[in-house]
Amino acid sequence: MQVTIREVAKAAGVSPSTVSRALAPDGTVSAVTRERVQAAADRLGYQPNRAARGLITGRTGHLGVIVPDLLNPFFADICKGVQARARGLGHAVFVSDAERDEGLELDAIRTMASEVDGIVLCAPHLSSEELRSLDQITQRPIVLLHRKEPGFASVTADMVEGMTDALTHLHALGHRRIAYVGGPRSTWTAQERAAGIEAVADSGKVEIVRVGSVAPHFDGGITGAADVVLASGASAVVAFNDIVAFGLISRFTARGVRVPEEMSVVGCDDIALAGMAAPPLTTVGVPKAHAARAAVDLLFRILGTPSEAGAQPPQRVLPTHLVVRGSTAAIEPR
Amino acid sequence: MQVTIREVAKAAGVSPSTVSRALAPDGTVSAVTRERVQAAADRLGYQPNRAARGLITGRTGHLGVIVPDLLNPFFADICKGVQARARGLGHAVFVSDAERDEGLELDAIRTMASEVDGIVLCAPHLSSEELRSLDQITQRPIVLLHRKEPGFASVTADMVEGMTDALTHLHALGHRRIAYVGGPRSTWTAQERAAGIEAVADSGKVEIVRVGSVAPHFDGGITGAADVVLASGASAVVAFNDIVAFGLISRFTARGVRVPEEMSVVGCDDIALAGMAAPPLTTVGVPKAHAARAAVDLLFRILGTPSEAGAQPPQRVLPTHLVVRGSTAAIEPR
DNA sequence: ATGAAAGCGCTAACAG
DNA sequence: CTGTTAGCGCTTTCAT
Repeated sequence: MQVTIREVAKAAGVSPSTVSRALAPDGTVSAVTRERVQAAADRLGYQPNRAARGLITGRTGHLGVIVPDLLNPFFADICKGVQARARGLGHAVFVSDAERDEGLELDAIRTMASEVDGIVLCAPHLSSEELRSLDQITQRPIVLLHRKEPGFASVTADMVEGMTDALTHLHALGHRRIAYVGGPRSTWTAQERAAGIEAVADSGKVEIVRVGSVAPHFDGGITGAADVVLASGASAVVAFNDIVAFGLISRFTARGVRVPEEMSVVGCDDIALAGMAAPPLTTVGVPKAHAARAAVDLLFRILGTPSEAGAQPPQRVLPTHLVVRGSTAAIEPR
Repeated sequence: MQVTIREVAKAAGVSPSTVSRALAPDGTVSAVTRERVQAAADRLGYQPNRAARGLITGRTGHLGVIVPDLLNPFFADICKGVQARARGLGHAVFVSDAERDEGLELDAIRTMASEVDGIVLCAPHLSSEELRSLDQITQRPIVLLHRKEPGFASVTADMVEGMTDALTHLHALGHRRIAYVGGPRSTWTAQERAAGIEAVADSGKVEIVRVGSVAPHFDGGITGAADVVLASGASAVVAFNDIVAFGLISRFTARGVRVPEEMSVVGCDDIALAGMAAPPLTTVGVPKAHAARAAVDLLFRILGTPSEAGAQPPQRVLPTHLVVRGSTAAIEPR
C-alpha cells in the first residue's frame, strides 16, 4: 500500500527513529546518515503520513480557509494566496465555501477546528457574538481576514484610506455629487466600507448620496440601484465592490448613459477582471494575495508563540491603492 | 485538549471499543448501550479524531482537488462545486493551485495522495505519460475533470458539440470567415477545443482562420492575436475561453472596432463575469459546478467498488450549452 | 453483546 | 549520534 518509515529504515540500514530524525529539519543525526536516509526515502518515494505524525505531535500540518463565496474572484484570490503561502510552509489547506450563509460559516469552523492547526477566516456574515462564542469552543488559533474584531488576530485593509482616495480622485475630476451603492448591510465588510465613505462625507467637500444596499452579485437589485443613482443627479458613483460596479455600468449602458463621459464609476477590490472590462474599471485596490499571505504568516507566528491569555492578538492593517483606469473621467463642462 | 473515546467510555461506564461500536453506523451494540454512549458523547462534546481513525481504516475522510489556477473563475467554480458536494458526503476537501505549472501539478498529486481518499484532478498541463506514470504511484483513485485519458475515470464536456453550436450560430448570423484564437498548445484543453473547431471546419460551411495560441489571461499576447484577427478579414472570432475573449474585445474597442457591430466575439466557459461584461459575452457554456459534482460522485462510486484491474473506468461526457448574449450579431449588409 | 489486546505510522522520551 | 520503548486515538480481531 504505502511506503512507511520502517521500509525506509530497512533500506537505509538504520532504525525507524533515525529515519524520523534524519527527515526532521532539526533532527540530531550525522550528515552521512541523513544523506543515506534521504536517498533511501527518495528512492522508495516515501511520503510521511501526516495523520500519524499529527496524532503524536498534535500538529496536523493542515490549515483551513473559510470564505463566503468562491465565485467572487476576490475570495478565489484569497484562497490562492493562502494556499500558496501555506504550501511554502509545508502545509496543505482545506477550503470551505460557506455560501454566504452564517450557519455554514459556523459549521465550517467547527468541522475544521479539529482537523487543522489554524484557520484563516473570512466570515463577513457572522455576528460579533457568534464569533466570540466560537473562540471558546475551537481551541485552534484563528486569524480573521478582512475583518477586525476585539480579541482576534486579523489582517484588514485600510478602507477609510481607500474610500478617501476614491472620493478625492473624483473630487479632483470635478465631481461634487457622488453616489455610494453599499453592500449587504448585515456584513462586516459593507459596514466597514460604508464607514469609510462616511469618514469622508463628514469633511463636506463632496455631497454623498447613499443608495441602499445591494447583494454583491450581478442581478436585479443592482439594476434598481443604478436607476436610483441616475435619478439622484450624481455625476459619479462608488460601488461596494467591482461586481456591483459592473452591474451598474451594465445598467447605465443599457439606459444610454455613457461611462465615463456621463457617469464616472469606481469599484472596490480590484479583482482581476476589473482591468479587462470595457471600460476598464477604476477601483480601490484591496490587497488580496498579499493579505492572504500576511494572514498565514500571522497564523504561524501565533502557532509558534504560546498565547498569553487576555492579550490582544496582533491586528495588521494593510494599505489600499487606488487603481485609476478608464471608468472615471473629468466632469463634462456644459 | 480534546475529549477522547476513553473519556466517553468512562463516562458511559463501558469500554473504549464499545464506544467505537456504538458510534459506528453498523456497530453491534444493544440499543440501551448505544443510547447511553451517545448521550455521554454529546454531553462531553466528543468529536472523533479522523486522523486516528484514518490510520487504522485507511480512509481519511478527505478529498483533494487540484486546479491549474484559482484566479480563473472557471476553476474557482469547479472548486466550489467539488467542495459543496464533498461536504454533502461528509468529506472535507484540500484545494491545491498548481499555478499552471506541470511540476507543481505532479507535486500536488503526490503530496495529496497520501492524505486523501481520492482526487479530482484538473491538470491540463500534464502530459499523458506523466499522468499514466503517476497512476502507478498514488494508489488513490483519481477522477480527471475536463480531461479524458485512457485508463482514467473522467468527466468532460462535449466540446465538439460546443464549438459546433458556436460556429453554427455565427453561420446563421451570416458570418463565413471566422477566426479561432486557440489556447496554450501544450494543454489538453486547448487541443480538445481546437479539435472541436477542426471538426466543424471539415464540414466546409465556414472558413476558419486559425490564429496562433495565447496564454489564457488578459495580456499582450492577446493584443497581438486581436490584431491578427483584424487583419485576417474575419468578421467573427471564437476564443479559447472567456478571458481571452475579453482581451480580444478590449483590443478591438481600443482599435475602434465595435463589438458586435463590426466584429462578433464568442467566448468559451461561461464564467460568471461573462454576463456582466459590456457587451455581455456570447459563449459556449461549459458545465462547471455540475461537472464538479459529477466528478465527486464518480469518485465515491469508485471508492465504493473494488476496481477491477484492466477495466476502463467510467468516463462521463456532459453536454455544453451555447449562451447567446450581446457580443454576436448579424453581419452588416453593405 | 461486550472487553482485552493488538496495532495503524509516526515521534519523543530514555538509554546507551 | 543512534536504537529501544512507549504510546498518540482509534478500530478491529479475538475471546468471553
